Amino acid sequence: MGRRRPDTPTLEEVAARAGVGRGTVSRVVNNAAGVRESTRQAVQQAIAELGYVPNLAARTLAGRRADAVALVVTEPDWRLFAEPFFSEIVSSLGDALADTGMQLLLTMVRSDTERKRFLEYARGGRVDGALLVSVRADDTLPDMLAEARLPTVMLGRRSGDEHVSYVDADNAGGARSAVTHLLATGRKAIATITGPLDMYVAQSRLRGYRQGLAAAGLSTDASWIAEGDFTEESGRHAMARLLARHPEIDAVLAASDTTAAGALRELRATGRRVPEDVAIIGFDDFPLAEQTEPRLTTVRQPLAEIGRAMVRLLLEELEEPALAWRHVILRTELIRRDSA
Amino acid sequence: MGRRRPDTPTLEEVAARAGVGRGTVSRVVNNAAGVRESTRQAVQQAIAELGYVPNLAARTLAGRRADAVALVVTEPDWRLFAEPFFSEIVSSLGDALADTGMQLLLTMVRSDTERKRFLEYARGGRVDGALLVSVRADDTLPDMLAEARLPTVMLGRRSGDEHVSYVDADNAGGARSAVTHLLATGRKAIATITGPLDMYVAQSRLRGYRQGLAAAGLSTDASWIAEGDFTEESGRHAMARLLARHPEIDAVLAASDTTAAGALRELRATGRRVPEDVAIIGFDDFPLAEQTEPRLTTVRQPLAEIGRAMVRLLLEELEEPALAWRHVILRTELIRRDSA
DNA sequence: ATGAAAGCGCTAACAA
DNA sequence: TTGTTAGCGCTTTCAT
Repeated sequence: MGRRRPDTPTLEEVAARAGVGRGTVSRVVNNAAGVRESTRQAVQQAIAELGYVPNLAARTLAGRRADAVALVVTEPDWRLFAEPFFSEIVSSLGDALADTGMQLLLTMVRSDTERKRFLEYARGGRVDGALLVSVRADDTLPDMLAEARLPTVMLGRRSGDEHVSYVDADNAGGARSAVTHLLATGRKAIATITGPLDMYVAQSRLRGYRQGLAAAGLSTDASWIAEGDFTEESGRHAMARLLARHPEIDAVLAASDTTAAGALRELRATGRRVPEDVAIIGFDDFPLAEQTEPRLTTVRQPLAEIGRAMVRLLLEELEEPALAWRHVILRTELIRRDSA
Repeated sequence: MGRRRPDTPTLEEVAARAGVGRGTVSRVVNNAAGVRESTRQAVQQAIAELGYVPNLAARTLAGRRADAVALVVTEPDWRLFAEPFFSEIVSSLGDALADTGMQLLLTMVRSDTERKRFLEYARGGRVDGALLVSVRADDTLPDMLAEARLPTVMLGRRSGDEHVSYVDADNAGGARSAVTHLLATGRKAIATITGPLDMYVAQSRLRGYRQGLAAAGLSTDASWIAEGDFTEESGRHAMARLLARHPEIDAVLAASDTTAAGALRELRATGRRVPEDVAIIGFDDFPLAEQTEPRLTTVRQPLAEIGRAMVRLLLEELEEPALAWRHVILRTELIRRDSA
């Protein structure tokens, strides 16, 4: 099997050529202070002449960081990765990491084999930290990474008492404000289509819906709630169920933008006018993506902000020993693109 | 900045605890032959008790491989990554790599900074090889990697005389067979919508279209050719242009499935019946994805096969010094899902 | 400001 | 079969 990297010049050879010691070359390479300008020049020339490239394994071994962080997508159905939501997040993490000098390594964990392989990789010290997205409620990967003392930050939490560090949007607050907005504009019969209720994010949004109604002194009836799974298909079906139960519905809070699109389609198919008859609000996961449906009022989650916050948290954990978990909840924003 | 991995037990400590030499522990960890069963047991127990995890940097430095390969997406507009085509390819590469024990690291190269960072990473020896997708014709990254003697395999080629190793589909052959099929079923006025003609893949498909016509003794007129960019939007516009020039069109060869969908939509919008009036054939880049449009005859590219071939090539280059470039052209398949 | 030297944790070649 | 040893290429004190 094995294969060795060919004829790569080493730091020592550079030192010899430049007529200096290894330490000096090291200082120049890492542009540390305390090197006379003329010396630096000489070393840099030697580096250029030899085409020297530092060996990262040696550097890591010698005690410094791996200068890389892993973005782990624990999604068994990798096709779901082909959603604007993901590319948006990946992109924003890349931006946020851009000037830290770290490599962003995207790794997919679809199976137990891959999970094991990644754990070895991470515990083996090849990354300085891990960013996790799409973590399921029963996934223990975050705990294992945390136990290995690897700085770890999740997008979203697995439950109400999550301990591992995470960044989340204020889902309950967003849903609450959406309902409040709907009530303020005169809507009276507000239903909701949730995400899969074994996911904390879906539970939170449902809770916000309930809070919004409760704040107006309204009671919550289970018949106004239909569970979906974030897909458009499920949005249509859920909408159909709700209409069958309550033809008088005049507003719907959907679990996501995609779900909202499904609901909207179903409404139109049944002859309702949107948003005149029925107002729809969904969570906008991918603000930059084009919409096939006309924009309605939306609870916007600041994805770019989320990416930035995740990186910030990770860097913090990198600096100081992780004495505590850090959590950041980002405010959502109600965007009116259309009179609802 | 710096941060050290805490209290990680080393191979030496394991050896001490198991009462054996370091070499023996190394053999057990890499399950090499030549270790008495009882010894192996003892070592493994010590490993378990100490929670030992091998330091990958040290392993790499000591001469073995990095046990990781990079999948590089050189796509400035990262949103394009949110296409079934990509997730399909990534997934298939992951599968193909599954039992090699290597980590697949997805890295995005959107800017010069990222390109530079990745180059350092790769030349630094942190990956054993690189797989490149969506490489533009004028991108020199493949050459730089090759010069660094890093095994490199591309999906597709940049030009007709590509030298760096690649795996490609037989685009010309596929287009040719599509045209031949159309002619055989009685179509006479066959137009084509191409991809961006500064991409070799688009050129190849156009060439195949011409060859198919030429084989039947038909001449090719530029007015039957409209350039698109693989998107649905461009498919619609191109179709509109073609219809304006040649209302008698009875068949279209589109550059991709997405383009075909656009053309189809435009045709329907203008009242044509598809596929009765007009037959459409596109290249199917993502056979598993759901289609919004009813399936028509398609030139199918075996994406899973392409992934497997890329990994195979990479492994070959890993084994032996790369004395030569290796190229694999995979046959496409004409799939009739609907009478055209 | 700079050189010398001591590891970092592992693999592999060589003894025993 | 197993222990010992010599590096892999770099960072980082510690002298100078």
